[in-house]
Amino acid sequence: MNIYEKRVVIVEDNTELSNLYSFLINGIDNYSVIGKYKRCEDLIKNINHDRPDLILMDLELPGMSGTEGIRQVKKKYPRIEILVVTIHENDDVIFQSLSAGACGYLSKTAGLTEVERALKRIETGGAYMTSRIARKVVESFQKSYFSPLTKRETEILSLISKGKTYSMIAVDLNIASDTVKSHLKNIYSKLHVNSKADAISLALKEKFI
Amino acid sequence: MNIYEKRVVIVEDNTELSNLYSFLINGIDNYSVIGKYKRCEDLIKNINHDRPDLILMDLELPGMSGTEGIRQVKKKYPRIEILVVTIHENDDVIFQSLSAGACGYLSKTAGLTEVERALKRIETGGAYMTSRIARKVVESFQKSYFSPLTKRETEILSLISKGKTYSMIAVDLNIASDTVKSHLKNIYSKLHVNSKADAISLALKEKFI
DNA sequence: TTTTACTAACCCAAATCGGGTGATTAACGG
DNA sequence: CCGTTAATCACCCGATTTGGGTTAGTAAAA
Repeated sequence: MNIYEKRVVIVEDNTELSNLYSFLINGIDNYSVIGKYKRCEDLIKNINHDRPDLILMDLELPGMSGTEGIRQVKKKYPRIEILVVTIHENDDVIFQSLSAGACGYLSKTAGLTEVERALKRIETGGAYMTSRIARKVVESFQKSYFSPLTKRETEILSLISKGKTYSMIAVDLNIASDTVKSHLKNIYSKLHVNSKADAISLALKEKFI
Repeated sequence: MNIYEKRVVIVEDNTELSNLYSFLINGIDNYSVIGKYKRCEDLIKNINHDRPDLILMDLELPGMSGTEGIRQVKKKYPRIEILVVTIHENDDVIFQSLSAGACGYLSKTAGLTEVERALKRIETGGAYMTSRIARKVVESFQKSYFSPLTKRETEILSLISKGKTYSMIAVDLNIASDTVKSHLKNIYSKLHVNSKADAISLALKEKFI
């Protein structure tokens, strides 16, 4: 193993899968598996010794959750790349692991070609995910096309969600603060709520803002 | 052209590029370019007649901005897919167009293979983007690894950003509202701000929450 | 053992918020 | 041409929230 080789650590509680990934990755040019663990705790315990460049991480693990593991690793070693392997395409899990610091999402059924492609993409500063996952990620940005709120109301609620007061918003939008209040009353009425907090959480849930 | 063919409309002010895309797309199985426009306004004017399944949209256009065009099209016709073509890999523009409703991002230098791959991905319910763009999108989810805020402070500021009052947060976290206030004071001090609004906007900008 | 994180209490004055009522203007659609 | 919606603004009221100050106990981590 030369010093330019990428050091890979696998965290996977299923021995067969772990061996399969190990076999696949060792077969790829310039990549070497230098550690295999069944738990995040063990990964973290040995991470200073292993000094991995990339971690292949299963999310369904006993003990510490995969996302918590990602968070802890990235907090201490931001430059280590983490590729998640999972059977789930559950939205919450995806966003949690991405926001925790993963830079890719691999299906457990991935073969050599896909693993190789993922590694190369990550190596060149990209992110890897299937186009189905990419679609989910993209959709998470998209606003609802059926908001009951007008443009101005959306604008104002959005500013409210940034913690601004009526008078601050009035200054921002060059209108009277009574006008802001008036919009808020309409917003509350349309959303059937009667407080900032309820309006914001409903609007966020329904992607009105 | 049979009825199963995907109807494509191109919005691109550069005639040469427009013709190139047209040529490429007409060469792909089951895709036909049925309209070419130089401005979003013209696209929208003829959209009822064209009934496109997919719009290839340049973002740098005279008149109405590309993102505004996407927004208007998706509001009236949510099922029309929109693939953005651009020279910019500017973060703001990417997120604006994705949040406006685009489902893919194509470089202006894309050749036949890439265009074909993008169309197929979109057809099967996926999203298409280069892995560099994907990386930017993924990074937009990630929190800062160097937040000055503690776990509790982050939690509280995040609830503040959802419009909750001290007393609501106190109930949520099972602590006294004076404790919430106490955390807020520490947050303000750490972030060198003295209001909710400033704390939230700084924390959002720096991805502390 | 010193620091940090989290917890909590008390005081105070200013600002904010939610609700009510009512009004004007412009624009869009049938 | 008339009704509706969107956006604007005003004034009243009382309760709540907020930001700032100060102090302090406990537990965990460095």
